[in-house]
Amino acid sequence: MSLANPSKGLQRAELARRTGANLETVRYYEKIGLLPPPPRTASGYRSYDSAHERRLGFVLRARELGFSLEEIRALLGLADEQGQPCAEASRLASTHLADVRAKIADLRRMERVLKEVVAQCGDGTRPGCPLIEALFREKMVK
Amino acid sequence: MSLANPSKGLQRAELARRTGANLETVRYYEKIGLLPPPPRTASGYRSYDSAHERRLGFVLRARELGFSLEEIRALLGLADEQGQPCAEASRLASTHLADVRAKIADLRRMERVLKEVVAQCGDGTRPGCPLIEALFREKMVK
DNA sequence: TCTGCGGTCTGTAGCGACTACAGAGTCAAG
DNA sequence: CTTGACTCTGTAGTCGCTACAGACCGCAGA
Repeated sequence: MSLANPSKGLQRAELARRTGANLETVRYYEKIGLLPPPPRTASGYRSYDSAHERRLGFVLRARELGFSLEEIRALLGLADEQGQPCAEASRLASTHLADVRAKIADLRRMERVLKEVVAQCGDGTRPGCPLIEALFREKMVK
Repeated sequence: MSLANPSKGLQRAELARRTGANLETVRYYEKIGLLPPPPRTASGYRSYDSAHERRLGFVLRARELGFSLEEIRALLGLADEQGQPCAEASRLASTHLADVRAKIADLRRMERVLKEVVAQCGDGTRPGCPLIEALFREKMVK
């Protein structure tokens, strides 16, 4: 088992372990161009350094905020630029924030209706199942 | 254009139009067994009746509540049963409600962090971009 | 030195829930 | 009889992974 070797670069599993990424995800991100292809050992093993670790960390943290991989690609592009990328980054984040809020609103509508039907099923005083009958009958949301 | 013909059954496009489903989705739901295969005309066209319309409506309304197709399949199974499916339906809905609430909680965490970084980018008093630097630096959520 | 076990490599298929297309057939109006 | 809109089938593409299969590689123990 070759563990952390600071002078010789990290193997894929070690990079995954350090960042918390799934092993296969590392390769996937390279394939779609989110991570640069690392140098290889003589026998073809990938050899990562701390710059890769930093970049992969960036991707994973952006993902935690719900950014799509295309948005993350754009953010990485901004991070690589000189100049003042803040306006564009802020625009990206604002758009994404609006998406997140829209999703929350959708889910809240679902939550409200589900809570109602569960409550109606709970009391069990009706003949049929209120949930099933409501699904046959009504538009549920909005 | 063959429109609504109550005696002869609905074509696929008319069923889609009435229920609001996408044309291809109708065929997809049949393929995966959510809708029963309708009878065909001599030339092979699907011919739907009001029972199909009712069932497709059920599926679409359940989908609006965020149920997965497997959950919807289970709900349809319960709807087809005799007996008292309400306990099981209520269990399904409660589980799904918990999922929805968990998603809302995730999204709210994202919303909170995004709001913060957008605000920091907005004032523009820092040298680098606060969003990009935060993504390189910190665990964003939780 | 041999053997075995774990790592790594590649390409590919599968997930869920559609959506879109190509290429062929059908039907009705003008 | 032609034209255009509909339908049919099967298949591929979407997103973001995840999980194989089958082949190498590298190191420790016997």
